[in-house]
This record gives sequence, C-alpha cells and structure tokens, in this order.
Amino acid sequence: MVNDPFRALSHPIRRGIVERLAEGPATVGEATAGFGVSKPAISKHLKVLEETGVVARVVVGRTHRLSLEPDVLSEAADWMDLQRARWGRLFDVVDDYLKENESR
Amino acid sequence: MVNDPFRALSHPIRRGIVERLAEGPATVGEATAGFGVSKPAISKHLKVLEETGVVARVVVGRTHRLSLEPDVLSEAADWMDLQRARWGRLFDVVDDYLKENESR
DNA sequence: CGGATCGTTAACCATTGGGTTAACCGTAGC
DNA sequence: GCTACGGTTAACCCAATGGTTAACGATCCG
Repeated sequence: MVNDPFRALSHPIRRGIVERLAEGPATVGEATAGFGVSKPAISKHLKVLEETGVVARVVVGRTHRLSLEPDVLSEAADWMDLQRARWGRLFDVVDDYLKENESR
Repeated sequence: MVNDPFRALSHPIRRGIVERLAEGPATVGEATAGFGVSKPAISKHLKVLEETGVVARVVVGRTHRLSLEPDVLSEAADWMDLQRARWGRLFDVVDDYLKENESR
C-alpha cells in the first residue's frame, strides 16, 4: 500500500499535526508549535504526512500552508468503522467463547 | 502512549489479522494463514497486537485462541471519527483557501 | 544591501521493525 | 513412548524511523 494512512498516524506528533489541521489549514509553524522537537524532525513528519496523502502543501512566499486531504484519512476511518461494525456483532459471542474455553 | 492502536494497525499483516478476528475468534493458525511469512514473523505481529491491547489470547491446550479486544480499537475509531467530524465542517472552506492562495 | 525568518536538506547516529533460520516447549494422538 | 503439530524464543541481519546539529535557500523587510 503506497498511501498508508495508518503508517502516517502511527506517530503521536503526526496525529497532533492532523488534529490541528482538522480545525483548519495552517502554516508549518502554526501547525507544529509546541511538540518539543527540532525543525528538521518536524520537516520529516510533514514529509510522511504529505507522501501518504494525508496533508497537502501550498507554498506561499517563504511559508508553507498545510491543509488536510480528507480522502486518505477517510479511507482509514471507513476501514475502522467497518471493522467495528463487524466485531460489534460479536460482543456477547466473545464472552461465551472465552467462558467456554476456560471451562475446558 | 502505551496502548497505541495506530502503531498496531500500521502494518498490513496486522490489519489483516484484525480483519479476520473481526469475523470472530480464531486460532493463530486460522487467523494468520496465507500471509506468506514465517511463523516467527507472525508470532511477533501477534505480540504487538496483544501488547497494544488489540487482541486477547487464551491458551487452550497447544493452540492459542485469539479474539479482538474492542476497547482499544474503538478508541482509535473514535479518534478518527472525531477528526473526520471536525474536518468535515471545512470542506468548502479548504477549496476557497487554496484558490485564494493560488491567486496570490 | 543585509539581517531576520520560515522551512528544508545533508550527514550522521541510535533504536526499532520486520524478516530469516534453528532450536525449543507443550500437548495430542497413535 | 514417540512422533507430529501448534506456536514461541533466541540469535541474527538489514532497512527504516526518529532524532540531532550544521548548513543552506528563499523570501520579507528595514
């Protein structure tokens, strides 16, 4: 999978960036303030988010404006919801199953 | 974050295992057939899923029965849905924003 | 022009990740 | 008892991650 949103979201800093961008577009400085890592580290995280198609970048003068690219993230959200719907049908079944096994 | 479901889901094999377990509990062999990697590799993926609290294991004789542990995955699904709800309010705004910047 | 600002690239380093093979453990079954 | 089976552990390998500092590029502004 070339666009792997789960990989993109597997680091807390990148999730933090996504959270901020979910409020609306922002510059790199705005979207990444306060994470306590160096600028090159931030730059790498942004590269991952951009490569996976989670974030889009528009260069405006010397600042880079970032915005969320909903499609790829929606894919991930859809996958999660689908799995949740499937396991949701099993709630009670699982309990029974475990009890059955414990008593074997 | 000690229980990081996104890390757990960041590998396609682990997502595959989750998909199978969303249909219902299964043994290791059942849940992980056909991934084309060795058994130790599988074992490591299962360890990750177990450590992150995504999967529970009950040893029955010489087989290990796996089942999905819904809580941690639900956390992730909730996070995704929350972000989607937030960025959803921005759809048109983003378009305007990009156009505005392109014309600068 | 010259300095400050926003952000990236380069080079490097330590750790983690994901895979392998070989060996092992415990249980099942003949 | 012994072999087959389900699965893990150990030891190892290489590539990818995530961080650093130092330097750079480009733009803005006095």
